Amino acid sequence: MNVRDMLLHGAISLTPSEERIVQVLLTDYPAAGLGTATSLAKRAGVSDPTVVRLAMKLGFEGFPALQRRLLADVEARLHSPLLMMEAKRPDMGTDSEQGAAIAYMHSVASNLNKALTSTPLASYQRAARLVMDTKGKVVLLGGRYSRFIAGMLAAYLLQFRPDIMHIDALSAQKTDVLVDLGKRDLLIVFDYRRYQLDVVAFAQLAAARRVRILLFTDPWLSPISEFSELTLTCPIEVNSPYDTMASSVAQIEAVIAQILASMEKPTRERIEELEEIRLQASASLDNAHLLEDEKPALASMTSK
Amino acid sequence: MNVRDMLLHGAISLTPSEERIVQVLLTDYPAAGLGTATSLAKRAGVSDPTVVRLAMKLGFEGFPALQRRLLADVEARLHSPLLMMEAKRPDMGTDSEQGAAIAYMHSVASNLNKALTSTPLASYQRAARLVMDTKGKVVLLGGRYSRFIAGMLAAYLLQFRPDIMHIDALSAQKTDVLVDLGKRDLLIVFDYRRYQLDVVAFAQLAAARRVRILLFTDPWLSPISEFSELTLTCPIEVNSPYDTMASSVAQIEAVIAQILASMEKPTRERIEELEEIRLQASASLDNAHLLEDEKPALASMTSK
DNA sequence: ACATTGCTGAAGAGAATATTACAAAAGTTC
DNA sequence: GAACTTTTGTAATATTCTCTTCAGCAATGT
Repeated sequence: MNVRDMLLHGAISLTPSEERIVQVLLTDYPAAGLGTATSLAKRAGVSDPTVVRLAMKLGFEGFPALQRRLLADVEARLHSPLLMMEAKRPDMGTDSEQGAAIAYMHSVASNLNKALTSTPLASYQRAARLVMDTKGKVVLLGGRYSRFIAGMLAAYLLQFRPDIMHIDALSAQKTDVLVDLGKRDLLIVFDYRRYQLDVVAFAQLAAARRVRILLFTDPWLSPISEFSELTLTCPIEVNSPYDTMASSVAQIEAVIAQILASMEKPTRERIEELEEIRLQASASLDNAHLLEDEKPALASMTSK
Repeated sequence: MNVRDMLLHGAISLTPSEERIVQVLLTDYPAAGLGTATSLAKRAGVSDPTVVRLAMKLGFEGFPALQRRLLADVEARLHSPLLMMEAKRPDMGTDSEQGAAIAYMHSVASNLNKALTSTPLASYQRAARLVMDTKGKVVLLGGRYSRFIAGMLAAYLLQFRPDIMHIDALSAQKTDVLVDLGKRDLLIVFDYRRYQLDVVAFAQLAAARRVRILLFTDPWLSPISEFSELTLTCPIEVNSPYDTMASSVAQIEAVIAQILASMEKPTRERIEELEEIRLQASASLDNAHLLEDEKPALASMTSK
C-alpha cells in the first residue's frame, strides 16, 4: 500500500496539526515529503516533532522510513508506462481556436480528479461534524465569486439545522453580526485566491472573538488558514484566466453527503422523503412531457 | 535547465568514477539522487566524497543543492495532469458507510465526464454568440439552488458587457422587470428538476413578450425548453438525494471560456490582463511566505 | 626506474537532521 | 468552572549525513 492511500483511506484518527501535514503532503505528493522533516513541518505550519509523530502513527519507524517509502512510490510512478506517454504528449491543438469550451471542460475534469486525490476522507468527516455539532449559529461568508458557493451551502444546511445565516454582500454594517458571535458559533468562510481583504478581516475579527472557523480555500491557502480550525483545500486552476469553481461546488456537496451519511437513520429518511415529495410534486407539474418522451436521458438540446 | 540535461549535454569532463555515478543517476532518474549521497555512491560503487565532488563540479554548492534541483524536476513531472488521473484509481468499497464524501466525489467526477460527452461544441458556441450578440439587456434567473449559478454567471458576464441583471429572489414585484423587456433582450434561465412554478411562469411571460431565452436544464428538460431559443442540458444525478450542481457550474464556466475565445484579441487580452493584475495584487499580500522557501510553486502556508 | 599529476577512498570534523523529554496550552468532561 | 486528557511546541540530545583532509594508488611522462 502506498503512502497516498494510507493518508486518504487510512483508519487512523488524525489530530488537527497532523491533518494539516497530510493536506500539504497530498497537495504536493510526494515531493513535499522528500525534503527534510523540518521543511515539511514549516510548510504545514506545525513543528517538526509533529511530523515525526505522524510518521510513527502511520506505522513507520521514523520520518526517514516514511521517506524511503515515498521514494519507492516516486520510482514506481516515474517508471510507469503513462509517464512515457506523457513525455511525447503533443499538447493538443484543441485549445486555441474553436473548441475552447470543450477544452475547458476537459481541464475541469482533470481538476476534479486532482481534488479527488488531495482531500482525505477525514477532512470531510471533520467538516461534517463541525457543522452539525455546533451549538450556536452557523454564519457563511464568501468572496466576489465564492459567495455563491456559500449561498448554496447555506441553502442546503437550512434543511438540516436552524441558525444558518448567509452574509451575502459584506458591507460595513454586516460587521455588526460579530457582536452576537462567540465560541459556540461557527463561521464557514470561502476564500479562494485573490483573497479578499474584507473577507480576511472579517474572519480575523471573528477569530478574535473565539468563533470557530471552517475555511474552504485553494492549495495556496488564504491567510485565514492561520486561525481556522479546519481548512479544506481544493484545486482551482484551469486553462483560463479565471479559476474554476466546479470542484469547490463538488466539495461542499460532498460535505453535505457526509453530513447526510452520518445522521441517524430516522432523520435522514425524513429528509430524503421530503426531497422525494418535492420531486413528485414537480413531476406532476409537467406530466405532459414525461408522457411524450420515454427515454429522456439523452434528450439534450432543442431549439427553434 | 534540469539536471538531466546538464548530465547529458554538459560540457564538463568526467572522471571514470564520476561517469559511473552519472550513469546510475540517468538510469533511474531522478529517484537515484533523492536519497543520501552515500546511498547513491554505494549504488555506483564509489565513495561518497566522489559524489560530493561531482555535485560541485556541476556547479552546485554541495550535494543537498543538487538534490533540491532534482526535487524540482520530480515535482514538475509528477504534476502533469495525466499522472493525476492515474493516481486516482477508485478501488475500495468506500461507499455506504463512512466514505460518503469520497464516494460522492467519484460520482460527481463520472457525472462531469458524462457532461463532457453529451454537449456538442456547437451548443457552447451558440450560447456564447447569443449572449454577446444581444443588443438589449441580459436578465438571469434561477431556481431555489440554481439561482446561485445564475449569480455566478452574472458576475462573470458583468465583465464582458453592460446591461446584465440578475434576478435573485423571484418576488411578485420582480415580474415588473418584464415590462421593459422585448425581443432585443435575452433571458438566461436555470431550471433543473423540480422545475419551479414561479420560474417557469416568469419564463413563459417573457416568451410571450418575445424575449429570447437561453435555458440551462437537466436531461429531462424543464417545460421552459418549449419556448426557449437554445437549451443546454447537463446531467445532475449522483448517489445522493440531492442533485449535483458541479457540472452545471463547469458548464457555465465553459460558456465563459468560449466567449473569451471568440473575442477579438485586444478585448480578450485586456480582460486577461485585468485578471492578472488582480492575481498579482493578491499575491503580494503574502509575499512573506514565498521568500522563505526556495520553491514557491507550492510553498503555501507557514505560520507562527 | 623515478617523479609528477590526478583520482580515489578512509577517517574524522562539523553541520544538519531526527528524535526524545518535558512543559505549556488547548480541549474535554463532569 | 475545576480536574483530567490530549495535543502541541520548545529545548536538549542523539543520530545521521555531508564535506574536508590526507594518504595511497594508478597512470603518464621523463
